Amino acid sequence: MKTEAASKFPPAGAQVRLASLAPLDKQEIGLLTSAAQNSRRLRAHGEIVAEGAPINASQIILSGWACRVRHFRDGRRQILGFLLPGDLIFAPEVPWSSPTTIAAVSEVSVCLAPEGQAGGALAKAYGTAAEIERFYLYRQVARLGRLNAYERLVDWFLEIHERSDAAGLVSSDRFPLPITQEILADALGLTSVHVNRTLQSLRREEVLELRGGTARLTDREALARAVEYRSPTYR
Amino acid sequence: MKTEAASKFPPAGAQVRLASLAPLDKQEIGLLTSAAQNSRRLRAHGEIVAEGAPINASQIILSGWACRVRHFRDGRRQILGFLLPGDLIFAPEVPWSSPTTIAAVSEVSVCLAPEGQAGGALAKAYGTAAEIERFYLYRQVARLGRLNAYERLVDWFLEIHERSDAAGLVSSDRFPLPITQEILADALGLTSVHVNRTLQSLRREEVLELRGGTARLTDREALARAVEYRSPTYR
DNA sequence: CGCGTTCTTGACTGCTTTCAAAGATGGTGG
DNA sequence: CCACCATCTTTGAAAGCAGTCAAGAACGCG
Repeated sequence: MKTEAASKFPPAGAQVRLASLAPLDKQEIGLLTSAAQNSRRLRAHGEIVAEGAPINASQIILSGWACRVRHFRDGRRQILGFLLPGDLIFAPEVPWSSPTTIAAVSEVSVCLAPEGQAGGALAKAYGTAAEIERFYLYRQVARLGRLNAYERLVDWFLEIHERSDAAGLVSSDRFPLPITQEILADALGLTSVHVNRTLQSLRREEVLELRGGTARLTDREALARAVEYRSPTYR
Repeated sequence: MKTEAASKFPPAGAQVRLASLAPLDKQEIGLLTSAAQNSRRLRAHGEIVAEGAPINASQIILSGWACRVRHFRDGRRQILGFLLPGDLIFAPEVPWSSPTTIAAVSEVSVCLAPEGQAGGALAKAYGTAAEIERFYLYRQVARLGRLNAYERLVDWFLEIHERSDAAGLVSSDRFPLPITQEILADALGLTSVHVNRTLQSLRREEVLELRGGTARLTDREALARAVEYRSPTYR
């Protein structure tokens, strides 16, 4: 409910990301900026959308990381995907309830997504964002189904680098990683113990630098080749 | 390119499924029927959409099974999801190319999806189908990430029963299963050997009947409880 | 009836999990 | 400034689920 979010906007975050998807005009940027004035802040672990709750309006992640997650009775849980600044929680076109819980992973601020008028750049940015989200969801399936622990980590880091970059969060090749190894494990279908061991081997091989919540990939080219990483096609 | 598909329509298949999603009127059913007149037939393994190819128009699976699949250079492949009769291949709202290959699993016939006019039941059926597809995609992630082989099979069979039922393909509790164990393995992130062994234990426990490409689940209630199976919420 | 594909089976390997406990780390209050 | 606590990371040993390799049986089709 505060204005703080707006001041955090440029040069990193949601606006950078959305502007990268379509050439927004001044008015559209104004809409985004004023929507951000009225943001909601959640602490880590806070619930943004409950499973089964109706979603009447689209929302934008302004800062922080959120995730879609499914919980099992026995305590297992699977993170279906992460939401980074500039990502949207889309309201469905037909009345529908959220198929999953959406929760804050780090401290998060969100706001309502201003309506883009049909044919406008904002609407185009939203549409493109939706396609990209689907692309990453397919990637997540392939990751879990066919890659081993080592490859999953590499593939995931490449994706996160790419997405952080789109949000202007990468600086001198480093990007923030506001999650614990346990959360990463829940996203990659592994145990935190095994994530820990695999991260260590990545560091030992000097493929990854990781300290104090900041990450850096040493040689993305080589890694991308190793796991056949593909970027979503923009066109 | 033939009319045969139309004759295969009622009472099973695409039309049944779409009509289950919204109360289609006579005219809309007419549109579907005539669209089906002009269908394309593919043999098993035929490519319906190539990865990276533009998708200019939506298509409907009329009969048979298709799948979204990603191939790796080393021969591994992951099936991201199956497309059953009545499922759609959606053209994106913004110009975009297909993020994955879509291939026929069994012999398949597809046709162009007639445009539903905004606000009409057909458009609503499409929108609902899109939401349901997303729901199943999330399910697939959770399945691969957090269920063991036994649970994956059970969860998958429950989904396929549900979807076959929506297409009117279930009769006296039995439904067709036009795929090999190897394809199932590629969908569930397992090896065909392990799928085979797990199927055997399902049969041994009399949870599943499976012969001649037809399946039957003995006690869906109990199975659904065991894997916390949830249906997409229709509302 | 013959051949290619699919299904089964066995033995062995190994990646990942499980269980437990010992270090770090960071924030908080005295 | 430091003790203290909760959270997170790291390590070790042992067990288990799923993969690999190889070969034989069964099935379906022409």
